[in-house]
Parts: sequence; C-alpha cells; structure tokens
Amino acid sequence: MNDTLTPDPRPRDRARTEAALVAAARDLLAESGFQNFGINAVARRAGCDKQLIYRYFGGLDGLIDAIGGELADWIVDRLATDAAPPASYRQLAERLIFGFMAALRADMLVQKIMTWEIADPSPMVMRLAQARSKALTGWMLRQRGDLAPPDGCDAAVVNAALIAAVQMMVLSASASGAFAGMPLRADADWQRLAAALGTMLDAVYGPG
Amino acid sequence: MNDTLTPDPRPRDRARTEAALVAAARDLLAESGFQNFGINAVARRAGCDKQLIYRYFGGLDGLIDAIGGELADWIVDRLATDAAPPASYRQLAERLIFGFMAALRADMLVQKIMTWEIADPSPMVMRLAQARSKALTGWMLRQRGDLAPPDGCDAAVVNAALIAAVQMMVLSASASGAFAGMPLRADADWQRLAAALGTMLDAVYGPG
DNA sequence: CCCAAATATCACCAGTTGGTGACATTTTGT
DNA sequence: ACAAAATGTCACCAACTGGTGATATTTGGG
Repeated sequence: MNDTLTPDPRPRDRARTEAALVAAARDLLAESGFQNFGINAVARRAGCDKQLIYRYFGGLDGLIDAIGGELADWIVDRLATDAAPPASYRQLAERLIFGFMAALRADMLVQKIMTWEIADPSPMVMRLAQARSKALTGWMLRQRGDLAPPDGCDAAVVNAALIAAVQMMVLSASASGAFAGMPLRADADWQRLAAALGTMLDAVYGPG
Repeated sequence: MNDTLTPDPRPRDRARTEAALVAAARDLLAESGFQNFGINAVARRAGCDKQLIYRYFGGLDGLIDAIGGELADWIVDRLATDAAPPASYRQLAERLIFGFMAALRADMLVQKIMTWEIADPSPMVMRLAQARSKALTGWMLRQRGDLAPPDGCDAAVVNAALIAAVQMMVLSASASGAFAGMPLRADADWQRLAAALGTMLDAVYGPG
C-alpha cells in the first residue's frame, strides 16, 4: 500500500546514481556556472541525498575530478576531424584557432570551467586546465609534422596569444554579448572576428 | 571609566565612514576577488556595522557604483602619458596594447573586476565594463587624429583581439601563473609575449 | 536649553551552506 | 536462512549569509 511511511526511495543502483550525480553536476555547472555551485545544489538537482556524494566521490572535489576525466581530451576530440594533414604552417594554425573557436563557442560547460579557472583557481580546478593544455600541445606536436613557422617568429607564443584572444572573446560574449564595445551576438559579428584573425594569420604566417 | 557599557564607538563622521567603507570594499575586492565578497565581509573589514552600507549607499550595489565612479577613466588616466602624438597607426596601436598590458598587470583591482564581469555578469557590474570600454574607444578616437590603418584591415577588430589576448593572458597569469602551458611569471616571460605581440603588430600594420 | 535629526551599534530573523551521525531498507555472500 | 555489507534517507549541527527593526548616543538648529 505504500502507507506514506516510505515514499518510494530511488532504486538501489550505485552506478546509476553516480551517473546521475555527475550529470547533475555537469548540467548545473553549464547552466549556472560555479556561482551557487555546491554540494547541496548538486544533490538537490540529482534528486538524491548529498551524503551519497561523500560516500561515492569523497566529496565535491572527487565529483569534479570525475567530470574532468570526461573532458580531458575535449579539444582534441573535436579538433582532429580533418582528414588531410595541413599543407602549411599557416593552415595548421588556422585549423587550431578556428577549430578552437567553434568548439568553445558550442560548449557551455567548458566555457564555465575556463571562467572558473580564472575566477577561483583552486588546485582541483587547475588540474583540469593542465590536462586540457597538455592535450592541446600534444595535438599541435602531432599535427605539425615537419611544418615550420617563418624565421624570427615565436610561433608558440603567437598561437597562444591568438588562442587567448579567442577565449576571451567567447567568454565575454557568453557573459555580455560583447567585448570592449564590439558586439558578439550575430553570426556576422563572429565572421568579422574570424576575418580579422585571418588577416593576422596572413600577416604573420603568410597567405598559405 | 568606559564601564564596558559602550566599547567606544567610532567617531560620528559620515564622510569618514563612507570613505572607510569604499576603501574596505576596494581592498577586499582586490585581495580576494568577488568570491566571499558580501555585505557582511565589507562591513567587517571596515570595522563598522553593515547597516551603514544600507543607509549610506542603499546596499552593496550602491557601494560598487561608488567604486566604479572612481575607476571609470582608469585606462585613460594611465594611457595618455605620452607627450608626442603617435607618428603612425602602428605606433598608436602599440601604445594602446602595451599601455593596456602594463596598466592591467599593475592593477589587481581592475583585474578582479574584469574577472567579475566574465564570471558573474550582473547589471551592476556590467555598467563598470561599459564605462571602461567607452573611455577606451574615446581615447583611441582622440589619439588617432588622421592616422589610418592599412587598407583591407579591420583595425578595430584586430585591436580588440589584441586587447582580448592581453587581458586573457594577464588574468590567467594572476590566477595560475601561466596560460595554455606558457608560463607567465618572470619578466622574461612577459618580454617574450611582448615580442610576439610586436611581431604581430609589425605584420599587420607594418614596421613603423 | 531642548527636541529632532543624524549617526552608530546591537539583536534578531529566515534561509542557506558544508558536514556528520543515525537509521531503514535492500542486496549479497556464506 | 542469516548476518554483513551496501545503498538510500533523514535529522541535525555550527557557521554563515542578506536583511530589518529597535535602541543608544551624539550633533545641530530653533
């Protein structure tokens, strides 16, 4: 009869519960960011008791690590889609920059985590950043082959700066729809940015 | 005898108290960022009751606005120090980028506010960003004179991208001492970045 | 002088947070 | 069949948050 004594608890399936907790944490992070992100909010969202987070993940840190494992190779997964290897260093850099831009624009969760890394750098969160940048440089080394940038050009730093520009623009756009007065809402806005980045790539690496 | 009945309250000086509150908020923000930044923390730091924040500023928002007023022209104040007008567009852009980099690197408070704008965009905080970018574009227009960028180059967006790159690098450096695996701690690191930015300016605007 | 306004502080409120111990129920191993 | 372990839920804790009403004390104008 279910006599209002036990209001049907969730089925006892640890794997399922763990997955629900990870999903709840990820969705919550992607939707609202790390503000108001806490153990209570995650448990509430997952519809189960926070005690389980302690039991199964050892706390919120462990839960974050579980998320981190999922997106360690985030950038590589959606960058290495081109069949043909790049024909020039310029092309390699172009694929890196524009691929990064598209991937980041489409992934709210990673955007929020990147913001988190800037705003509240805890050891736990920094590990996510480290894994990401390691995967990214690994991809570059693998794709580079024997292509070389022009002489007298610190390509690593130039690329880092372009990545930084894209990252800042995307994060700012998600927050306010603009950066430094430049609107970043319509597709035309983004195409204008892409054109400017193309100009810079042309200028630095040559129109290859 | 001050018989433990009245533990000497602060002197009744509204102007002084308001200044103390603004200073407390600013210092707290610069030191710890907007995490744990609340009305209780500010009042505690200022050594007076939070009620005064409600009375004198109408709440935390008003206090933030008071800070915003102080640094509305932040970037202009420390950019327009050069006596001679720029001799070329390249020189203008160089002053903008490197001046911005130096100013931002030296100002922890503005760094934290910029992070705030990304991480927790509330209407109140966004007003600060708007005032800043308005002042910045105003400076550009005033300094530009009749200098013009090369044809076929969307200089406004190129400059915005370079500013974005610098901003991302500085914020990331303050948080973790690196960006995308590139260390940003020693002066040599920053000189390397400056050199790369110089390369990009050369390439886009010509070595002038 | 006296009363009103201004100033400063305190006491309390409801709500939230992270964290822990106890309990009930189900599953599993022997 | 029975005990032990695993799973899920609840109740509670101290600490903190933003917010408000009441109360002292001082200042200043009439």
